[in-house]
Amino acid sequence: MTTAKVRDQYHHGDLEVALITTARKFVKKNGLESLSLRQIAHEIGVSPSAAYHYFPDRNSLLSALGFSLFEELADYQARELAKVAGASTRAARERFRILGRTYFEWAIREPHFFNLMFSDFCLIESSVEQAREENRAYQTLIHCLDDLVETGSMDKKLRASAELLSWSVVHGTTSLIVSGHLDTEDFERALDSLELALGIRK
Amino acid sequence: MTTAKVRDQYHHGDLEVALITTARKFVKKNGLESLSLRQIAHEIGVSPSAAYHYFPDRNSLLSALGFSLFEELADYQARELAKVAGASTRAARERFRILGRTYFEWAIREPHFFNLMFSDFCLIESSVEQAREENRAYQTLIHCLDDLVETGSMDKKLRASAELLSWSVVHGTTSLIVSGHLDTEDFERALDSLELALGIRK
DNA sequence: CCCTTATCTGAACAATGTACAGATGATAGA
DNA sequence: TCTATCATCTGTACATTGTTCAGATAAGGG
Repeated sequence: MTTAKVRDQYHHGDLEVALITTARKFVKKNGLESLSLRQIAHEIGVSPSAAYHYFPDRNSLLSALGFSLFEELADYQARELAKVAGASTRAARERFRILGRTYFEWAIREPHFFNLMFSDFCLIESSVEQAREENRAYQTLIHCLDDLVETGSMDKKLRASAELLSWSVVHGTTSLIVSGHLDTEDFERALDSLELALGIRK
Repeated sequence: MTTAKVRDQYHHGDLEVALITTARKFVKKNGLESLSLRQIAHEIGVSPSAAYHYFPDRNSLLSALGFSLFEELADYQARELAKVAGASTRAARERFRILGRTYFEWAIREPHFFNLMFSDFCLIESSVEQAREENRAYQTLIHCLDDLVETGSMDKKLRASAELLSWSVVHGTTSLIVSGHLDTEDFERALDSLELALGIRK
């Protein structure tokens, strides 16, 4: 409906993003299993073959969608983090928790998105280091932990692999909760005990 | 070939397990996306509709396979754990690490299995508590941590949610490594830092 | 030996992903 | 402004898929 002006034309105008946007809508509702290229094309008002001008196959569309969801998540996290500025201990702690909570809440709100993002379709092909550098949340986490060490509110001995530990706990609990192996409230419990173990909280 | 004697008969004999076994073979090789009921039936030497006498649909077969893989993993872990007996600190530490390592190695060796186990097809429908009680590895983890507290080699303060933290770290790193977000060697690093944070290692 | 019941077949249907030849129209050069 | 080129999209076609259902087959109890 939003593209009604262009819909009737022979050339859609921005079919590539329309494909991803529509795919997003379908995955959001029914997950990836039921996603159909033909349904997407029909919804947009375009022939099924049109998609093949932008994506070699169905999997590529799902990949593109998946990677765009990583961007979406990072944007959401950045927006929430922007609410807490400063490098004080209190701010750093707050940012640390927000980083985890936004990750978790995003996954709970859209479990189908989360599943796609960590499915076969979104395997990281680049080097892990490169992926980490492009990962805005990871960079924020590093700064966050550095702040906590500098303000003396975290054990220096644990700093070396604190980001690895934190990321794993947040992703691990989230994944286990989404798949039904843990309860929703276990996430805050895990965050608490992570902070305790890292010496961030007494 | 192994069932050649029965293959030619009208009645297969044990079609239900044959379906799961063959599905296992296909998923192992190509993942869940490409799994086809018809291919499975053809491989077994049976008509495509025959499967519907045992599973209402394709998803149910995948579910059954997925849950059987949890059993397989638990068996593997039990076998490895059996090699280290006793409740000494040293033994408890060893068991703690084996628990994590077997989980990780299983996933690395068969990433397609791991993906299926934590996909939409294997959502836990029962209560989380019940699932935890039936989870042999989880029970072992609890005993393991209890031993570590009793022998005085772990901070009591951290005991309360140590199993939640441990499970999350192990599952989290595994999941992130399988999906390419972390390097393989990050797993041991994470285990080290987990033991450090829990006070198991100095 | 028959009859019930579980098990499997065969044909059919709609939907899917994908390939390819051709239609369409935007755009740059004359 | 006309025209030729090129990206973009259509239409048709094909193999494959999941699923349904009426009927064939055989196993086992009376």
